[in-house]
Amino acid sequence: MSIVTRFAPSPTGQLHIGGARTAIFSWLLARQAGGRFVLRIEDTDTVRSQAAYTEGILASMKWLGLDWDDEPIYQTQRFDIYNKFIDSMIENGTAYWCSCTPEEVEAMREAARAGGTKPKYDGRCRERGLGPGPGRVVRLKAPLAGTTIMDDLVHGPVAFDNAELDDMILRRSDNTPTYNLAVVVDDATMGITHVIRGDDHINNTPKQIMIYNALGFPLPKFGHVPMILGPDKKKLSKRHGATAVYEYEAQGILPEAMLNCLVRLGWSFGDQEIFSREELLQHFSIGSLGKSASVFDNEKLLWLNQHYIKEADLDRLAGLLAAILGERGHAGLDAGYLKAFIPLLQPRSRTMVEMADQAEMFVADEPALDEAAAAKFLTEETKPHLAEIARIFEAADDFQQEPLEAAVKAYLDAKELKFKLVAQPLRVALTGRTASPGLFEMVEAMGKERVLKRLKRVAG
RNA sequence: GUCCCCAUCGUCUAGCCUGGUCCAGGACGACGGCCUUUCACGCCGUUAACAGGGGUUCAAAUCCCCUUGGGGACGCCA
Repeated sequence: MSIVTRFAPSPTGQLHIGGARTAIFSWLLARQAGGRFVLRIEDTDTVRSQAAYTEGILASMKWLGLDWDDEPIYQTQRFDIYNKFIDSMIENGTAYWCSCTPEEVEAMREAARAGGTKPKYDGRCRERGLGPGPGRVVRLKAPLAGTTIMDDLVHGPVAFDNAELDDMILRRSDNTPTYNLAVVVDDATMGITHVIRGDDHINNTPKQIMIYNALGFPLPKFGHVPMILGPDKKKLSKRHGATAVYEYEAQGILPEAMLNCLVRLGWSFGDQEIFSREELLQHFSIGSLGKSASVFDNEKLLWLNQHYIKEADLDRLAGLLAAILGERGHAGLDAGYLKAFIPLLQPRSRTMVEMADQAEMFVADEPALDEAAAAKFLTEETKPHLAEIARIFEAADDFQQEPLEAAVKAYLDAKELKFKLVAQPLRVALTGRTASPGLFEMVEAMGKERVLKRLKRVAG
């Protein structure tokens, strides 16, 4: 049997990294087996759902390279399907109408809590044989005794005492289906073979298994993956910083770094840290998923990102960088120039935004001069040398790193001066800063005209 | 409160299923050093963990139990 997995986001917010990781695992499981990976938008919460979020989630999926089969399914378009199945449950006696009001049910729960047991509906309408009516809901006639066992792909068998569960609502008084019912009907009718989701859904599973049984559907395999926590070990939330995938994209994180980072949270393959998409497809195994929650480490993401930046294709980086620089007012940059200095920035950038920060010194007409640096290095003692170096550069017809460096060294040797004397002054003159890539590689990348202009600006 | 899940360096983890090869390995970080014209890259090294207690066993990070801690779920949200 071919594998079919799904990712079922609720469009009440952007795709966050926890959801993204679940999606990655599902995608990997299906793709490595040549199976299908489908999307279902759980938009039944009409108050909080927004079409813009759906678009954002799909965009983040594409960014991460998680492609899906078929068109996404929207739950709001399937209400009649859900109702048809609920009706069949009423007919076969696995569900019943209930006239209890929310207030009455709440009172039952309160009483249970006071009695020290699990809050639940007491099933008083189970055998009343009620029919439809205003304000009435349909409930599952759940087994009263026994245990429901879920054989989880990552946790192994987990048993639940049926007495712990109550007769959950399947259809609300406004005729809409509840989450657990919709999920079961969807997963079953969509032919999902492996349900991969966060382990905050473990307690939903026995309820859903009861619905599968009541409907006569075969059970899929369940795999509950551990959650991602913030540095304080609490459920990841906005106060921990960026949680949405698109925010990382905006920070200049490369998708392959994000993917690599996320997949290693809860999963590992020996001591390997770096995984290409192909290696992931080759080595991923749901059986080697861990069971414990993990803390998202931004430092490791940055390390991974720098690794991928160092390996990335120049044309791609040039495109990415030009976009960021464009937003900062540097439009129409020459691609050739970008590609000349990007290699110097690659080992110095953990994100594309960091690269852009440093690229400013290459693309600005007149890079901002760090005042303290200028005062310290652009002195009466050093300026004459800078002027002389400018003359040497001007005379050079081979504007390459090596001959230029040799020429400057020859000049210094002749005067019995140390290179250190002019190194920082030259750097400040060229970039306005005290930290930068190597001097002569920058000189070559900037080109004669730009270099001379900058030297003359400070040395007259 | 009730139920469920989880538990190895600060963090991600290997090892656990199939006890001995583990005075516990790798990676990120931190710290130190090398390289060096600055900053990085790179290279080398150091730091640091089997939550606690009981068992079982010749032998336990590995198996069992309890405790503790953390997380999650208990909704006419998803």
